[in-house]
Amino acid sequence: MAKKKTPQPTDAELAILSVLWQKGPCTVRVVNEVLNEQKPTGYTTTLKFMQLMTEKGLLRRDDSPFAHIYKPAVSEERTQKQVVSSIVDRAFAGSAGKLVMRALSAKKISPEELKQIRKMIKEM
Amino acid sequence: MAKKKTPQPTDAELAILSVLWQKGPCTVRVVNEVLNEQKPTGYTTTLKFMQLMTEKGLLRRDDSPFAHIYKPAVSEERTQKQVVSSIVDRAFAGSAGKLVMRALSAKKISPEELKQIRKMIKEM
DNA sequence: CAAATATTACGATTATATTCGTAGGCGGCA
DNA sequence: TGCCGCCTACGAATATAATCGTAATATTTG
Repeated sequence: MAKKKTPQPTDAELAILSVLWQKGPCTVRVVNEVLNEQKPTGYTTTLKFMQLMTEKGLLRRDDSPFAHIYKPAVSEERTQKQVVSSIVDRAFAGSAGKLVMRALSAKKISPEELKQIRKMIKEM
Repeated sequence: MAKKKTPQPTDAELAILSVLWQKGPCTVRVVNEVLNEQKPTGYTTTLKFMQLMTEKGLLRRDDSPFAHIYKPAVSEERTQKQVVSSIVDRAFAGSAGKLVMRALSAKKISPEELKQIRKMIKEM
């Protein structure tokens, strides 16, 4: 019996996971409201995604009295690593170092984070 | 007259661009052969993509005697920055620092690259 | 030149991702 | 109790990405 591994989330799915990682377990309504801050999305659209994601094993559902509560079934860390890996392979010829350097030059990074990063490197 | 900006390449398109960035201008045949090292892909599939990409402005085509020669119309740097940006927004809540740290812990990075990275940070 | 081979153009198909409408269920409340 | 608002289930429409077959065109070679 093979352990079915959870698939790589799509963009829309990642958006939903982000909300749940950020805010903890939520109802569809809440997730939808957050998504709407970025991009108008119909309530049933969000609902549908969350149902599919539950089937795929990306979310867990708590069947509570009034409205279902959903929470991530995959960790932020694991998922982000997956995402990074796939991007490194697809766009950076397998070199994570190249990606890091691109990221450093593409976006502003706070001094605090820079400090953390430097520390991480020192420890390697 | 608006300058149409080139769209974000899809995964398959990125694979093709990577080959061209790596090897310089190539024929469809050559690109297809390289792609096949990773994943079986029909010749006409690759051809079709490269035609579409030319229309979209991602590739430039040199109409040479025997077989057309294609080359990237977008730079590796610009495209990688685009990719990084979009991933940071979609999966890292806008924080490039988080992405960098994930990348550092997700994949092995050569000592040389680490050195370069450290240097980059020092200069910021 | 003519047959064999390679290359291109194009349309169609399949797969996957995204979006939404509508129907039905359930609790609260006038 | 019966209507109202909120929720879920489900099917279907639309959009986008990826794949390939076939026919037309060009090139090489015997």
